[in-house]
Amino acid sequence: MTRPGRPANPGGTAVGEVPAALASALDKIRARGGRVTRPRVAILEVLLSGPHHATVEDLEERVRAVAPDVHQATFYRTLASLEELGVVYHLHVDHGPSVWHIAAEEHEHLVCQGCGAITEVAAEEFDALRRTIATRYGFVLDTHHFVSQGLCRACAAAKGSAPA
Amino acid sequence: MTRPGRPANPGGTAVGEVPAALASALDKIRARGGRVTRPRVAILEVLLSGPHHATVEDLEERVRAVAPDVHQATFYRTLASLEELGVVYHLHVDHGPSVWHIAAEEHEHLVCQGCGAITEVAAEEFDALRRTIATRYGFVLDTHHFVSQGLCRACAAAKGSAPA
DNA sequence: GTAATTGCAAAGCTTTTGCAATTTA
DNA sequence: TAAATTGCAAAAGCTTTGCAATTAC
Repeated sequence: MTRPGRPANPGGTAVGEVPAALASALDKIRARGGRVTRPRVAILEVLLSGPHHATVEDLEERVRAVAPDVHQATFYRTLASLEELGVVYHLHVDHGPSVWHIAAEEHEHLVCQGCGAITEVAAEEFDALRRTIATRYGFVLDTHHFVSQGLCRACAAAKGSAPA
Repeated sequence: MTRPGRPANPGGTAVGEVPAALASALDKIRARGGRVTRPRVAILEVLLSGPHHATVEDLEERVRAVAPDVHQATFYRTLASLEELGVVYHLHVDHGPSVWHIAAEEHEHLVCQGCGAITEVAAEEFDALRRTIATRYGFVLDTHHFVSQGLCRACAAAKGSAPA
């Protein structure tokens, strides 16, 4: 799931065209009395600019290109803090490490067990299921932690189990 | 097909009224050239007789009551083998250890993030979703690894987010 | 007898934690 | 300045692996 290198970022600290989303995230941090630090900004910039999903290992690689001295433990603690603030969240994908994600668009994740690809689908696709489960079992499905495993189109074809 | 017989319990070691399911599982093992060993039988008996879901830690406790010298590593290796044979399978529940399960009835799992309770729901509840996802995204959802997190009725009530 | 399986010990990988030093507000 | 955050090191939790001894077939 680690992607091949994207071009190193030129000018110093800024990662790229990181939109108002960054400002918004930083505001959230400050709003709860949190502090805006270099590691936090760097992590958010990376999460906002590159591939949407990243493990701590991915983040270490990408963040250190900009802030080389951020310690591994800081990733874990920072991400935990940012998750409490609703700025990021994580998914558990099979046996692997947690996958981190900016909390922005509402979507669900389909994780291919063949190739590891993550397909994002609109949250509404799950609405009917959510309603059914709530009605019949009184169980409130948690959208954010929803990870569905299976096989993507290509891998399904390769394994002979055609999609529908 | 499977007759709910009540086979008399022969030996002294058996854990309870473990039905034909055990024989069937053992047959599967032999059919692929696997060997029926004491640890394997003990693990299957426990999985068939008690609570449906068990971590390796749970299994250690329950199996050792019958076979005290089964090593921890054996649980991991045995379960992996049995999974390959389609006799058991495992789920990943949040941060915790894998949860093991006999591969029998077709159902999905709703894991409560509040209290950890696992609610089993009929696999058919997910059929509509499965079809939708297959049709629109070409993604084949894997029933067995389907774990949905959220809040059970009690925990949802406690947190004020009423179920539908 | 032969290959599969086990027990044991050690290591692996991801994540967490204690504490002192640093930094933000 | 006071509290939050970080770096560093060490450890914890779950799982895997190498190897020799055992066991099923």
